[in-house]
Amino acid sequence: MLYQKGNMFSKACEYGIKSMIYIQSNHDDSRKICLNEIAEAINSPMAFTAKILQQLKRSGLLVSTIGAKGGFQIKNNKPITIKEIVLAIDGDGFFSKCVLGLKVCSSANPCPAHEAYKLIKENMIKDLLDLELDEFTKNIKNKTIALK
Amino acid sequence: MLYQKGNMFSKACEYGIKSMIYIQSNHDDSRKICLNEIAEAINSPMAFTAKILQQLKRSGLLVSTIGAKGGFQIKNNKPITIKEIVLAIDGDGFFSKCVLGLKVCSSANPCPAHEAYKLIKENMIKDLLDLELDEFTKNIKNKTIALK
DNA sequence: TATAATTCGGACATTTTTATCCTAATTAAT
DNA sequence: ATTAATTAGGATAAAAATGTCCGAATTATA
Ligand code: SF4
Ligand code: SF4
Repeated sequence: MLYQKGNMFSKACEYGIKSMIYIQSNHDDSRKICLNEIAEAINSPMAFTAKILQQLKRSGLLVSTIGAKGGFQIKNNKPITIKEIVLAIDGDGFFSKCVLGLKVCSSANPCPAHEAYKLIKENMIKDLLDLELDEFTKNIKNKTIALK
Repeated sequence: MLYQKGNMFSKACEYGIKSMIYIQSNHDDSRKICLNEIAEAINSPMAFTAKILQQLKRSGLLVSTIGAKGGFQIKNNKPITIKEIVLAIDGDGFFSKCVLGLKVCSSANPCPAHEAYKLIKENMIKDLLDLELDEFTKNIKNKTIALK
């Protein structure tokens, strides 16, 4: 093995996803959720996580309040999908690029993987990326998944 | 967008896949296929491609002969799958890691994506990664896909 | 035998991604 | 008013991935 890759999403994106799941899971109108708590909860480097939260803010998924007792909240408490987070952090490469890095393929001139891969991608989006954060919340509460 | 990611496989791996497709497509018992030709054909940096070919050799997918008229060939002319190339270059992260970077999931304690993702992954492997190189050869010959 | 074509590997350089540090601004609470 | 908790963002550092350079070894062929 030459390098250790094979991650569909960047580390930044994973932290983003986990942060959002954490924030959603711990939503409480009476308080904001602060960076420190988030980074601790998902076991991520704090300053790096800060950048990611800023990006999620810029993308309109989060809002924040500054100062003591400040922190982050999901904007308007709106349902958010994994896909929105991926787009905010990694951009649309995942959705637009050829997995194999090939060129000049289309439905008219398909590569052998074309039809199969199109379906795989559609399913991946439907069954994984279109999932909303709150679908993960109960699993966090059950402890059937963990963020760190 | 924070970074430009969203590649399932590393660049090295893409070059590896394309190199292998090229070598397979241009197989001819009377000659070897040299680095220069490969890098040109797939539009990849030559010295970098050299490293990748060495790795594919070490993994037992290629053989090479040194010196003038030397070059690379697929070991024993054996059919090779995309998966074998991915494993040789990127290791098994793609097959073993959680897409979302979560922990503690299992069939008994599944995350909301568990069943769906398991299926997606199985299909991805079956329909994309288990494809053999020679399935791509005809598409190269038809020019329905291109390596650069 | 000399030359050109080629693989092989080490060292180095660049770019991208990940991570840390530090200072300023803001706000709640004392 | 002061202090502590907090976001915000710039600068920098470290690590990983990608890419380049070079010299040594090997082999076909002129
Ligand atoms: S169909 Fe084939 S060539 Fe086209 S994007 Fe998918 S893997 Fe790449
Ligand atoms: S089932 Fe969920 S937690 Fe488990 S590997 Fe898949 S995405 Fe990750």
